[in-house]
Amino acid sequence: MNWTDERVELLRKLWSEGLSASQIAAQLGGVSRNAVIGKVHRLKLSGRGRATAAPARQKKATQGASMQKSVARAASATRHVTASIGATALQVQFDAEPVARHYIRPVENVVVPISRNLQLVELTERTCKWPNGDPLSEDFSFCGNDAAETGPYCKYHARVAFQPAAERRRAR
DNA sequence: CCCTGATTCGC
DNA sequence: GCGAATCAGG
Repeated sequence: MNWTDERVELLRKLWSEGLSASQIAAQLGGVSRNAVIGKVHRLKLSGRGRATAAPARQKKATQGASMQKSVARAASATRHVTASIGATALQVQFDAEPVARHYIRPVENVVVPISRNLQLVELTERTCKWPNGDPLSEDFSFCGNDAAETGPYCKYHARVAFQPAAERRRAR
């Protein structure tokens, strides 16, 4: 995948909207979050809301300890203003929806707790992929609860999806 | 352990 | 320029 003008533009847009690098990578497709971050840096559009501060990096014991000094110098020259002003305003977004809503309708006789209501691009290998709502609707989402050791669904939805043969027979 | 962004460096 | 590997932090 190469960075076409459209893709770069979309990257700029999503980044400015406060989406995380991995989310942007998911929407762009064909690139890793690292690729997105790398591109963001090359475009010099880092530092938008404070997600992780940028203290003096240092790392690896690689060669050339030369520039380490300049870093140290810059750090001591200090200018700890660390602006954290307009940053917080951007950090809102879809994360804060009132999931509180009434309960999930009783599916069979299995009780399912509150879902995280994730969007498709937010799913990972360990999020429950149980669909909630109408796929044709804008607010369609997936359960999203932890589904680590229980396959594609969280342990609750797994019980609904994978009923033991015996239980299914009895229910019928 | 999950995630975040930041940085380095071989390609 | 690109992005995986790595680092630091939440």
